[in-house]
Amino acid sequence: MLPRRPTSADVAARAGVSRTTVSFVLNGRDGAISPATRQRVIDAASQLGYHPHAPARQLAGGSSQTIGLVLCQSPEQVAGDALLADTLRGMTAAARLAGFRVIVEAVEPKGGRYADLLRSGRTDGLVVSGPRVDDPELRGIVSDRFPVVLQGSLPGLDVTSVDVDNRAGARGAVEHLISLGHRRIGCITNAPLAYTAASERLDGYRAALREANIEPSPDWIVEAAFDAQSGHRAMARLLAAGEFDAVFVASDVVAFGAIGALRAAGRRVPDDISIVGFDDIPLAAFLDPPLTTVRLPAYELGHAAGTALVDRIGHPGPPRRTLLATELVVRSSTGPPRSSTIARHAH
Amino acid sequence: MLPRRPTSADVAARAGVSRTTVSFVLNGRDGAISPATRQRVIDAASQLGYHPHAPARQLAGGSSQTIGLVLCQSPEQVAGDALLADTLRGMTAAARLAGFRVIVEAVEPKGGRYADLLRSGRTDGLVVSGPRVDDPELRGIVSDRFPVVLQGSLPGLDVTSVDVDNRAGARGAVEHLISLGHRRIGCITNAPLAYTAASERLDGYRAALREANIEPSPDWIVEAAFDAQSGHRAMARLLAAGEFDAVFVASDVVAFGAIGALRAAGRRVPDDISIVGFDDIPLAAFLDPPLTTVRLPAYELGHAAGTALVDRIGHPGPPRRTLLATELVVRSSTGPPRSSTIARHAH
DNA sequence: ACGCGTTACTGACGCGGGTTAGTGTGGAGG
DNA sequence: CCTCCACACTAACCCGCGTCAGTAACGCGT
Repeated sequence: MLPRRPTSADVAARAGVSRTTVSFVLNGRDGAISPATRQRVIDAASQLGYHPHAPARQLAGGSSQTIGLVLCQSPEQVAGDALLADTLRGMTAAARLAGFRVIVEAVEPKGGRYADLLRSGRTDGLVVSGPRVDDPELRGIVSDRFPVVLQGSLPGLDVTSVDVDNRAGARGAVEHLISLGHRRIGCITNAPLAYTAASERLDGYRAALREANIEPSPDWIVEAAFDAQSGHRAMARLLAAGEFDAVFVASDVVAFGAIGALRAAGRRVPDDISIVGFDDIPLAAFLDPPLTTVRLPAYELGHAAGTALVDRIGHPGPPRRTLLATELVVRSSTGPPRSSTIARHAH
Repeated sequence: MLPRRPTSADVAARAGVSRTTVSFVLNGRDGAISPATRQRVIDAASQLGYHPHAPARQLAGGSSQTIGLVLCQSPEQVAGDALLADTLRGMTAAARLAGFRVIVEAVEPKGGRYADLLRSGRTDGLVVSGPRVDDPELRGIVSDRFPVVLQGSLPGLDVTSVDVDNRAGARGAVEHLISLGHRRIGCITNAPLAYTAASERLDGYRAALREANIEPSPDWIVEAAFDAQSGHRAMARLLAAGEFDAVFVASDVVAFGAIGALRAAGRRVPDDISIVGFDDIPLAAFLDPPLTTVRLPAYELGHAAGTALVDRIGHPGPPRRTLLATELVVRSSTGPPRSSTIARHAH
């Protein structure tokens, strides 16, 4: 049998001091400890391979040095979320800076329980990603003043949140299409409109058209849902609804499917129709044609959420809302409309 | 100020019993508790909104009910890992079945520290994903008998591991090419060969060729590294090395880049050259052409790793090695070689 | 009336470490 | 020589909960 893990008492015995002294040395309260003693303690600890017992420390000290990431996403969403890995990386990096770890909890969008993470003291705070408006748990923990950061946004709930500026991003994408000369511009959403990100992006699309005095008919807008399959179907419906110069697809993954549908219908991108995506997933640049899209700073998003949460745990304060900027990445899936191409050739 | 969180003593007082009784009721040791008392305790707990303090429970009981997932991956790898989300989902699901949570720790491949998660008692076990052969931490925690499950495999280390059968999967993919009539079959690896998954897949490729009495020249094999960009470069090198009927690309993401290079060189897939990928990422079916690939059961992999670890925490035993089967998914990026097509036309 | 289980509960200790209120010692100042 | 204080350290309590070893009350057989 292995010797049981060493405790601070073992270190104390070995160094010939009290447990209190060990605690002082190892936690930097060295003010009153002589250098010689301090060194003895440090040596003893390292010889024994001493690691403080996190739960005991938490019990005594109160903080778990852990934050939770709650993913309120259905399986299809998670699988399709090409940026989750990056967001997670950003969040763990931010957490580590403050000495925190990250617990990940994937819950079903409805009825998933996660508040226990907080109430049981396993985590000091939570980043909640993509909750529904009617999330029952969220209101409870917010009104109990637990530190929570929303990744995404939820109208009508006054919580600290971090999100990307979906509206401005979408608007920029559509303005790009308009500036190329397109007028009949369709829109395929990234998700049902109950998801705020989806409705915000749609909003940006509408704003850009309005500004250009273009009135979109209702059948210019089709809802898709997360995966390429749904994008394929959505584009098929759009094609059935009429002719388009361009389509703004509010998700690269969905755009993959949409472009597949165009290919199947014999339309060429961008010669016959221009496509702008959203997210800039790693493969967007390698699609045929390379996809013009709106870059969503996934790592930064995770990092910002983690930082905001850790910050909030340290010094509670009023809710703050952070919006990260997106960036339009122009590749080859957008170009001038066919008519203007012809005009240019005729010229 | 909010009232502080209720403790089991508060519940005991409210129910008019001792703390011990509360503990017995709430932990199912009801054998000696009368139904009336038991109900009083349960009511009191729910009225107070009592949640046991996890760290205190762990300190008393010994188990953290938490497992760790350690990702030994560089940023590019993580970003490119389209299946990570699914694997993570599988692992958290497996953990939840046993009442465990999951802490995720992303560490740099070299020098990243994660053993502290175990030594500090924050987790009861670790799933280590993709460590290097020379990982310094791993040997330590293994020889200290901590419960560890390797996701992937590491020759020469006797640890419980869960992996996909890379060799058989690659072999099946190449056999598929051979059965179509291809002979000159190149290979682009998914990663440097220091990664066992990469060398195993290469092994499978070699085995299939050997069985068909094909001797690959060294310049049929080119190393890539995780992302599409590297696949693009690798394919360019392959094209410079000679003509090929087909190429086995040991990663779908890399294959995306490789196909891009073929397109740039004016070769058509599968008419001029067939391509088989590996992983079956969600977008593989939506590539142009839809990619024939080897399905890697990501969710199941995570689930198996989680289950194996939890199992091992419960009842330690000798290391076990689990290999999950892959499945060849034939789509449209593979077809008969040009010569045979011509032959068929001539016929 | 007494012993002897059961039944239904409780007292007290321990998990490992943070922390507060001390304790003893030596040296400087008066 | 005594006082006083900074110095270097320690005893003891606390965090919240699990759990073992009781204990009191009660019923039953003789």
